[in-house]
Amino acid sequence: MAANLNITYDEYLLKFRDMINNLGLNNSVQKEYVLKLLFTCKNHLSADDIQQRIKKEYKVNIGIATVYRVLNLFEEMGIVRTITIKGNDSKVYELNLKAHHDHLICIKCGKIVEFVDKEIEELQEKVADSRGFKLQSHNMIMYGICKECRDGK
Amino acid sequence: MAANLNITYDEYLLKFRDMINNLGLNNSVQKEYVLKLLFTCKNHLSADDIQQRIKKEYKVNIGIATVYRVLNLFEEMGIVRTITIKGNDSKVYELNLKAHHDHLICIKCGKIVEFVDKEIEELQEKVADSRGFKLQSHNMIMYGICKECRDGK
DNA sequence: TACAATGATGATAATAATTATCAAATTTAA
DNA sequence: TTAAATTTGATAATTATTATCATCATTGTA
Repeated sequence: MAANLNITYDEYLLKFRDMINNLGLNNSVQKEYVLKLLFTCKNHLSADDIQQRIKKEYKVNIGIATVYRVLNLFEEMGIVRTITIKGNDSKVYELNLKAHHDHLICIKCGKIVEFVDKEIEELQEKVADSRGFKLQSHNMIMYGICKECRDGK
Repeated sequence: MAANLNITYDEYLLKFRDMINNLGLNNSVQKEYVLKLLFTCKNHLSADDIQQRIKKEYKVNIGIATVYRVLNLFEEMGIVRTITIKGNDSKVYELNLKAHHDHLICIKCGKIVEFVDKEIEELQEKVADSRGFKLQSHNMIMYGICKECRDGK
């Protein structure tokens, strides 16, 4: 997992509250639970995962509609990103706090490796430019078979 | 749109029938309609698009379940690929017959530009290798704003 | 501190994409 | 041509996500 940029949850939380204020929105415990879970959790989580984990780990109930609402808000705020993994039928979410990265997924065991490749990023910019596009974001998922699976377990 | 590899539909159809035979499956007019539409059509199509276009252009009815069945089969056979475009809620399909390519999408007008960049492909291979993965496929979508949209139309 | 106004939540209904079911039609092989 | 196996289409079921709306929480103000 790409390391979180050096920031503690408490520091991040303060920044988050600022953002919410500046947007003229009300904060809520629900928003902060989702934030905390995403900050803490190592996995890529679906909305459903998030609802269940909050129930389990924080012993509080959170409606599924709220989970979606908060995630969509976070996405608009730019603090979460989503990826759609081939074969899965729900989107998974992760905090964008982590440095930007792409994903390499094992089609046998589902393992997800995150990576960034500077050269690729530069080339992407170049490709977009040459087609007249101002690049804004990208989504790159590579699928393959990891060493463990190739070695038969 | 990336040019089709130099092959006519009739030639491709023969190859297709062979594949179906070798898999021990029965061919059907429905499968061939989907194949023909995908071969002919320039756009990326959803299952729904495909059902409607077949109705309109070939004047035949095809059940939506069959469309999905055929598309899933084609995907397993490796002759179609799907992409999930951010913001859309249905997958879109395209024939894999065309040379491999990735997508650059305008987030304003939805325009899709296809491209391949040899250098990026090589680097992807390298990245996967270095993480112990045997690369099998990838999915790269870049989002940006095209020249026309930036120039205010 | 109490209150009114506004915003957020949660239960649930509504949508929409996709898959499962199964009887009827089609295809294949002999 | 016929029996066996496969495929199709209508439709029901499932699943992810969004919309609705009454209730609860938060904020700013008197």
